[in-house]
Amino acid sequence: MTGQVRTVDGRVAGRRGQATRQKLLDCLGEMLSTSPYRDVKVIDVARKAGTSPATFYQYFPDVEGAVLELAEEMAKEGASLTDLVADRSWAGKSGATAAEDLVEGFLSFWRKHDAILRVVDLGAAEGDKRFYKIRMKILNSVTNSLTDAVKEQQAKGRIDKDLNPGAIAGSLVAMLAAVAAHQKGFQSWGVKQADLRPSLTWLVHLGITGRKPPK
Amino acid sequence: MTGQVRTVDGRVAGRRGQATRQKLLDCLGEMLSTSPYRDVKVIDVARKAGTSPATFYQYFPDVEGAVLELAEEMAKEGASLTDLVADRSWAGKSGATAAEDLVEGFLSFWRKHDAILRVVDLGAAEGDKRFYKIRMKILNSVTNSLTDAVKEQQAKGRIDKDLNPGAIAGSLVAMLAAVAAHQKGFQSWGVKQADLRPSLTWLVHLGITGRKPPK
DNA sequence: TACTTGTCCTGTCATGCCGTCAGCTTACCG
DNA sequence: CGGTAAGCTGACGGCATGACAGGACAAGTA
Repeated sequence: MTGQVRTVDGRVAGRRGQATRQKLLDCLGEMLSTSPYRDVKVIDVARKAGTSPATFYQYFPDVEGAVLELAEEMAKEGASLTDLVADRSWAGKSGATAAEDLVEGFLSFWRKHDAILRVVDLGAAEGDKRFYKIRMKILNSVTNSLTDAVKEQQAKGRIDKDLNPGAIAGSLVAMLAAVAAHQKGFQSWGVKQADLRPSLTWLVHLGITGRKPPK
Repeated sequence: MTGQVRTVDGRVAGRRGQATRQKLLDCLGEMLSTSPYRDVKVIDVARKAGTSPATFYQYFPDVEGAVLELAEEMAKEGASLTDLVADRSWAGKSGATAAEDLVEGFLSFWRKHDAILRVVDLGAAEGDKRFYKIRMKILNSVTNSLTDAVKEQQAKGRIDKDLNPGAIAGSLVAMLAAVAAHQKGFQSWGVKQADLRPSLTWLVHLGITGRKPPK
């Protein structure tokens, strides 16, 4: 699918080339988590990687292009989020642990990749389809699984059939993403990390099953 | 409180000055909604306002500073969001309309100010306290009211007392904000605007009261 | 070892934006 | 009408951008 890694001018990158390319990506990732997105400059990334700006432009059209690459890498790892929800039972006690695992997995994934996810979120909100696609790629599997779960509950009559399962699942996932993005913010609000998880778990369980989780 | 509007070098701005200042802000707001945040340049804003970059720097330290100003304006208007939740009953039918009004008000506010709110969200997520403060200012009143509502329901035994009311309220507000920010995105997911509102309403009501809204 | 080939990196340059200053114009006031 | 402060801009050094040509390097070949 991806085939070979290519430079901007069309040459195939060899071993050495891929190494510097990766180094540039790593440094970019580091920069993103230490300075505001708007202030990340090509020259800084290049300096940090011990190379020159010209080299950067050999592998990426611009900063945005490189971020997309980073995001793509992350999206691959994000596929593992599927495991958090696929083939899970939402009945009784196992439903409670399903909600717990989902919340925990989500929060830690976001914590790990917060810098890039911020930028992806911004790009998506600004209407950039490429960023939106990546955001989808990460959230889709989770959302789809949750959508199925909601449908099941609707079949059992626990959730109003007029409600759109995709809308509910999507909203819950958006909530998880948003809370994860502002984890630090909640702290300055006087809400501790430890308080956040059970509340989210409760809300997710409630939203999917229409019922409070068993104690 | 604000006293007079001042230029960067300390002079008080007169009528004419305030006019150009405002014009710059308006043009900035327009730019933000048409181009990516990263690409908004001082020179473009100035050109659009029919003035020179130097003039821009007379009133604002940089683009970020001007955005903060815009956000501050918006935050004032956002205070009206309080009315959506203050002194509302969450019992029975009136609870259902309370949830409805909250969702509707939130979505339309976000739709109106989406460009600036995107940037505020980014700044807050990046850890900038000034942006975080503004985000708080907008969301705080709503969150606090919701927190009180949750506490009431806890007193009635409908919600587990171990759960932190602030965490629940904050998560719900974060959900509203996130969904609002990605309203367009949901469409390309196959979820229509019309489906979104009832689902959000349902989730909010469920989260606040622990019960499904009456039909 | 010398030569060849293709990959990889950088020095350099034109361009354009940033952020600042001195200095000019405009408005207000006694 | 002259003084004073507000308001604006041209111009400038500095830096990031993005393009190119050419040098450095590794690997294969004779």
